[in-house]
Amino acid sequence: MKQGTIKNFFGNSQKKKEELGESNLGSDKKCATQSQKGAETNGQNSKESQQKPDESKSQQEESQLKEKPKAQKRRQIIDSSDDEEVPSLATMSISNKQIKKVENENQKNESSKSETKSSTDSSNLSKQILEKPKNEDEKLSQSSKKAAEQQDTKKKPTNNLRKLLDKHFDPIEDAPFYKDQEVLFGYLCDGFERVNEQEGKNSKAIQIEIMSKIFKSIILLNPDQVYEAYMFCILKIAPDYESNELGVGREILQKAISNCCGKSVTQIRDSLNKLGDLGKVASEAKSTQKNITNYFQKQAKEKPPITLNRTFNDLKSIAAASGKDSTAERERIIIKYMNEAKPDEACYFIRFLEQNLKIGAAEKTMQAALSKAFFEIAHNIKSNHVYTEQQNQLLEEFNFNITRCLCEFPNYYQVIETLKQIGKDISKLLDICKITIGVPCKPMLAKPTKSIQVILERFKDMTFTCEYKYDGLRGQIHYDGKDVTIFSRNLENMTQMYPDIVEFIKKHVSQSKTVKNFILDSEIVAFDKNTNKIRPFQQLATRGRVNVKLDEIDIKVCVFMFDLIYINDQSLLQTTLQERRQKIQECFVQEPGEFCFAEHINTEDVEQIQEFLEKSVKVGCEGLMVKTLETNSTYEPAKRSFKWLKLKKDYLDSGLGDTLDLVPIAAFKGTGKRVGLYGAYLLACYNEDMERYETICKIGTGFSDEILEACYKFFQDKIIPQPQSDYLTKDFKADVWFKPSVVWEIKGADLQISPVYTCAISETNQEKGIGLRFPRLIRVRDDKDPVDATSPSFIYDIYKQQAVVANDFDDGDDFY
DNA sequence: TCTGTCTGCCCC
DNA sequence: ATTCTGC
DNA sequence: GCAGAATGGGCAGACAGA
Repeated sequence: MKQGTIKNFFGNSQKKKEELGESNLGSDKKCATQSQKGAETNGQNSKESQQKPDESKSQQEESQLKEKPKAQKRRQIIDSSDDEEVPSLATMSISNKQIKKVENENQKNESSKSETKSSTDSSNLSKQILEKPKNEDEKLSQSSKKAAEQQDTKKKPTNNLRKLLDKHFDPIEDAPFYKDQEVLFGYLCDGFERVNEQEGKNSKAIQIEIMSKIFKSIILLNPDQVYEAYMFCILKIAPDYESNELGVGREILQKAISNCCGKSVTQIRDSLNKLGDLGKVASEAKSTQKNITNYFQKQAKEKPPITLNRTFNDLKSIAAASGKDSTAERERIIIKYMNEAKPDEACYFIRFLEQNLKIGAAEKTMQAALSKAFFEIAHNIKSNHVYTEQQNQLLEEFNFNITRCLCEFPNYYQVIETLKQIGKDISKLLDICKITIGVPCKPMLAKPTKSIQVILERFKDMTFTCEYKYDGLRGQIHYDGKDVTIFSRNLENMTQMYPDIVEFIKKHVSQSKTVKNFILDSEIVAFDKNTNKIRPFQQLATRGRVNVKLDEIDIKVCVFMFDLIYINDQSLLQTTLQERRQKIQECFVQEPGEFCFAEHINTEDVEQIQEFLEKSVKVGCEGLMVKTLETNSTYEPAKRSFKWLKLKKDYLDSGLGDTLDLVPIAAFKGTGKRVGLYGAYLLACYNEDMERYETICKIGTGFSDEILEACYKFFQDKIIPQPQSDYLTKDFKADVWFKPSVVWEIKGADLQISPVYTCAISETNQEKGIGLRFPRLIRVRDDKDPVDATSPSFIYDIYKQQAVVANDFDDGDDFY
């Protein structure tokens, strides 16, 4: 059976109705009556669909006239392509819904929200439709048809869960909904469940295949909702730069779940410790609860299945809640949703709120699946098709382009809309979805490197450069000739945090005749202009985040520019670092203490690098960034996301390093794959003079699976009911406390003043102790007793020796 | 108005 | 942020 | 080597409740 163009689709849909009815009757006798009903209603719909082409063509023309903005956008796209040759999804989809999509997001939300509301309040509409006698087929009026479109999601029998794994899966036939009907959220959940089952070789490919099938169904049946579906899969409700926080964390979720299933929060916690994940807790609560409450509910009325639209809108409402009682409002939405959801649906709703799908597939996999879906539709390839060499290559190109666009221009909505338009011609995607001032580009990241030798090997036969790695906040600074926007590493708009930088740029660049606009990549660092020294990261972090006033800034910053990715309407993404660096130096003038080029040297000499590394640490940096200059040095976040290397002092295996010997005195139960074990431990140093243990950090990384389990077992007979009287803590809550029993060797990057830990508290200022930044386990030490652990005074000495702290002491300005 | 708790595709 | 693991 | 999933410290901001 063919698919992939609209003609084929409608051709299919004619055949489909009979086949579907038959197969369902045959396959599942239990549901015979239901299936029959389903099949019949099906028939209605298919007939409708058949009629649609004529009708909706005119509708389409009409609304295209109405909808100027979108029409324009589309024209841009289509203008540059030859409409005839490339069958685009736009021409494929005859649905008037697609045009409806033009409404802006807010409007759309409002309307669909109210739709969902009315539908959940009473299932009258769907009942009506379900109970409609079949002889009314032909009489279906315009209005009830509309209603069917909006609400009727029930008709298609949904007991085809395994179809997603079926070799002969058909994205149209095997989706649990019909053309133009609401996408059922359960369909996505089924997909997640199947994805989660995959392991072993080829599992990634199968995961991608499964999700691509779902995306194909949605693209073909209800293209409006591809965006929502994809966004759900990557756990977002809006692009990153439109900061849309959910405001729901573990505590609220636990409360909501307990409220929903009539258990105490303590019971929920127990359940969480047993199951390892709140999603599972919710789904288990649902399925056990079913026996009692749901039974009667079912008798009373068949609940309409939950749609993707409703799910997504609920999530948006949760994020939108603010002000007084917003927490209660969020809770209310969650509880209501959970009450109506099936176990799987509740599970994934909760997991979305936890921002973790836990199915072994995350954004990269989802994106590959989306690419595959669009590719197969554009190229008319069936699911599970074994690709030819050439098809493989084409898919790779497809995927590469999509990845690249999503990195340069992470406006998911527009990328998906554009994909619908361009069909096969993937090269057109980058014409539209390209780096744009005002839209953050995903930043290049660096990979930790253990030694200079490793760097030399990695970059042999290439020229490379070393830069200081400043300890500050990443800042991607956009200037469009008028406004300045600053984005964080995670593409969050942080402009409000830096009015001083905004002012500086406006002031200096407006005078420049050579710079019209730009995007530059930098590290923003707390800086003391008087002493010309870098200040600790911790001080930078005390800056306000929103609505910072110029005259209230007490922590001054310096911008250290290290890359330029766009200048004067021209993208530099494809140029070499050498060229980009040259451009920076041409275009920008340094202003000491405010706006500087990142310190760098170009050398391949080990000793010089070593020296440079030490110098960087001495002035308060974290270490070095090492980057190729010519070969393979373009700014391409898409190709390899960790093309740069970072070299920090604490990475180095050589030398004694600054490791600490610490004693685990408490632990926290693990979640996810660490369920049943301890996920993290509380560590303390030993104060010989005072004969007490002083806390310094928790630790949860550096354990191999084996060691993690061994540690759990080791501590089973070391558990004590209360913290010992010689444990100095600040009202610290832990799941279990231990006798001091063992010493662990711990590495960290920095020591810093801590509001919660007590290490060296009597030597600091009696209120705040010292904490360890980036702690990780190196090894278990059998040769030391707990009382031999590192002492607080030793730790305090190291703390004082740290460059940035010393800088501050020099200044006589004891910040804390 | 003050204080404590929770949250963050937080920032690192 | 760091680290480990499966592929 | 990548992608995913465990986990760290500590800050401001938002909100709930006293």
